[in-house]
Amino acid sequence: MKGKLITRDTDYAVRALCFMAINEEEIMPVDKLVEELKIPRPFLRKIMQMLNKKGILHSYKGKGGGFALSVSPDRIFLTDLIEVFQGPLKLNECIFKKNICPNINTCPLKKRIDKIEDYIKTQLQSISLHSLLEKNSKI
Amino acid sequence: MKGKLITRDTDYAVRALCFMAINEEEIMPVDKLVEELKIPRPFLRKIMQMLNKKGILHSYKGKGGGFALSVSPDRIFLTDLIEVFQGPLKLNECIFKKNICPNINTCPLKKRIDKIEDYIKTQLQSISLHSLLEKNSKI
DNA sequence: ACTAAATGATACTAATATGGTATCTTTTTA
DNA sequence: TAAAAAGATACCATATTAGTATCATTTAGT
Ligand code: FES
Ligand code: FES
Repeated sequence: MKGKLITRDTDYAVRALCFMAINEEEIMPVDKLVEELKIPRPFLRKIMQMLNKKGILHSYKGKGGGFALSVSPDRIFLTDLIEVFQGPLKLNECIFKKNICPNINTCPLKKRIDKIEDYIKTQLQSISLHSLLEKNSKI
Repeated sequence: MKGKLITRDTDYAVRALCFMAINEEEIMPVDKLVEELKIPRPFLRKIMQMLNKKGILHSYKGKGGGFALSVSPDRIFLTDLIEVFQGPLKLNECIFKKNICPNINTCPLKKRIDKIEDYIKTQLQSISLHSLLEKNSKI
């Protein structure tokens, strides 16, 4: 199975944000992250811009500029990052496509898949950036 | 999020097998399934051939031929079908790719994602074709 | 034996998603 | 006013998913 719960951009975002959380130098330019984390620069730039747009980072333009966390690491959750890069977590949408499926309300499969999805959401919601740093000082 | 737990071929397989389980006419030609389920014929043929290869169906060649379940519906599970069409269920493989990630053993994120994956597997393992038919006489 | 109706095998194509580049503009500080 | 940053966008490459097309083989019935 190739379908991933967490794609590359989300992954990179986690790593970048973790690094920033550990190294509290306030303003972090992309180039420094690139150097430390070996993530392709243009890709990481796109990612950081996205996180800025979504309010997780704040950006400072011009010389000496860069990015800083605008949310505390214990308030950034994996679901948030997944939503930013992968859209709302939805692993099934009526397994028998809507137009074909007449019994979406009674279908026991739908119910069970929904239950699985709920569990996943709850779990991902409970994983904060902060909780990832605890025993993990260096990524 | 576009990543699906269940892809189209698995989905079609579920529907075809359900239909066959309900209509116990022993030998079911693909054309009949196509007619009933509105699945693209060449695609469904590929799917049925796959299920045959994997031992879930038995095929009868030649005129009057078709497919029949070779396993009882209460012994066919969603995981089985997912494995046939999507390979082994694996939703994360070291979130920070193996070559970059030094701490796969201690990483709390890995542990938590693994736990989620285990839960999903257990749940999907518990969904049998039979259990999908119970209140669901017509797909 | 012949034909029609079925599957087996396999190669090809199209659409979409993912991962990543390239380029040019704007802002800021020294 | 030049260097160092981010902003904005358009583009490209690869992989996966979804589906088609074709031809060969097997079998039942006449
Ligand atoms: S048949 Fe549509 S949700 Fe199950
Ligand atoms: S850092 Fe590799 S599994 Fe978490």
